[in-house]
Amino acid sequence: MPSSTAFDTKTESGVSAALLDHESLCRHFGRPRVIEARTELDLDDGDGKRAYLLLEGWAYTYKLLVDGNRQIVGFAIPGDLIGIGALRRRTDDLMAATVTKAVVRELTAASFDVLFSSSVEAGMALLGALSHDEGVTVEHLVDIGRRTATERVSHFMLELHERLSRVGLAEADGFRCPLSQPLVADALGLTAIHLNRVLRDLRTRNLLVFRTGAVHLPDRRRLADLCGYDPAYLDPPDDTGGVRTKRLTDASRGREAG
Amino acid sequence: MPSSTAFDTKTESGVSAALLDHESLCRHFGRPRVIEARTELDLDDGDGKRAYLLLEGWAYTYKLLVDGNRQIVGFAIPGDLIGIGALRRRTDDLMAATVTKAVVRELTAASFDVLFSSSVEAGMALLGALSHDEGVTVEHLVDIGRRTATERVSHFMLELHERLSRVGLAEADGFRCPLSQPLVADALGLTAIHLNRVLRDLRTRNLLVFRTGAVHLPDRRRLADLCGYDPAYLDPPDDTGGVRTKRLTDASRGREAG
DNA sequence: CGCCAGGTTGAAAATTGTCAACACGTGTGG
DNA sequence: CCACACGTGTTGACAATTTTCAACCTGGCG
Repeated sequence: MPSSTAFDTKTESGVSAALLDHESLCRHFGRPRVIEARTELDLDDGDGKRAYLLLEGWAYTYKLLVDGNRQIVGFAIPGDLIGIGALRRRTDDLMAATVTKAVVRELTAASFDVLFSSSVEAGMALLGALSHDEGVTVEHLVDIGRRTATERVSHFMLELHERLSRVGLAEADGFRCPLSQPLVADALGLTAIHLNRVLRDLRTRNLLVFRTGAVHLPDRRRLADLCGYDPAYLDPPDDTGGVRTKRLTDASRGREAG
Repeated sequence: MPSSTAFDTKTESGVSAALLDHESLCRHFGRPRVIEARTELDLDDGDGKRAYLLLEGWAYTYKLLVDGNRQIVGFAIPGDLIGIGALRRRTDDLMAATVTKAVVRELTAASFDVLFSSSVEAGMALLGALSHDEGVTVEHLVDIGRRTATERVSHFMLELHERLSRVGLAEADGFRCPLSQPLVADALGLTAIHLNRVLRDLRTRNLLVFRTGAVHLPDRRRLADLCGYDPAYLDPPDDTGGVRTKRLTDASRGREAG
């Protein structure tokens, strides 16, 4: 088994924790710890909040509703920080759990403060991670709020592909994916049943093949068209100089187009 | 008209920018500027990103979809920072606009960096604002993802009430609200028409009366029951000694309870 | 006055959820 | 070894929610 390939790659491409140097990692984070699949990650053990750096495996953050349903807020892949946002919110019922067996390093609230204060760079790195997180969450919000089920699923998978690519965990035409249909459904605000139908449809049209363990994307281009996918919201690892759109000086959209 | 009452109150209760001292505000933020109702706030003028501190009035952030629809990401009320999250994301098509006439102070990306680096406290304040923002966005996500239209509307209004209360802009049984139905609909992922019907229903049941200019909440308690509202995700202004809720020590709901 | 955005309502259509059932693979205990 | 439970994936039929289309009313404003 490769022990930390994924994370090393991540360190180079630099999205979340990548901006933290090795020393910071060793000094402020707990030692790597193996967590079984399908187990809770404690973000708040009554004593204090904590976050996790995910080195290997998949995890997710979620919220429970009174009726027993849950909404998955986001999936974490190697290199992601889990729960940094909630770290500084006193009361927050955010929860997290692993999907697969995983390797994590813990970051307590106290350590976070120390790390944050230790240098401007460290502070910026943490801020950057939080900012990145928010960007993903916002796009997720748009996904759920204003897209049809088919668009949602497509968009979601393209986004996942993009993120995985950045850490070297995807091929050009797909990626290994341990998510079950119920998990994806809870993330996208759909029933597992309805998701299943949407997946069948996409499979039939040969746009996206989701089978247990892997996702195959025969034609990303066509899929992106279908759902209006635009990867811009994900930070490019470095800089590319921005192409700007900027129409619509007016408040609302649509009307008075001509 | 009171000129800065709202913001002063906010400064005391302290949610977003409140953690910044007066001097930081003067040194790093632009001078107060009046913006007309229904006008764009430029988060990115090709030259660089910028954020805004909202002193008076209402505004919102949103994203445009290819089909011309939009998803409102969140509403900003006096004291809120607009666009801090996007400040550090190179390509991000987040946009913002005012609802009412508003007073803002600009914060350029450069000033942000300077301010952030100026002291640990300032850095923490900005991080806190971002963290708070993310919390609100996450709750918004849950709202849209796993609640019925009626629940969404109720939950949204209770949340708004809570936020406004913290800055002294709400009464116990309601608040002044300049939002139009189309705006609320775009925030909640509903059609304006369907929202209208939901509002009628809530009005009939005397749970929530939304009329242009104001929202009346005759029975917050009953409304909260209806939608499973729990204000915990909003940071208590200062510290109240946490009445932490913390049930659910267990993993996911149901399985392996023992 | 006429325009326009917002609010309101009805009726029909589309999307999505619920209920019920069955197939499959895995792991456990008899 | 087999029976059985369990989570996942799958499908059909039906019900509920939400959208679409099409009006009409209202008040502000040039």
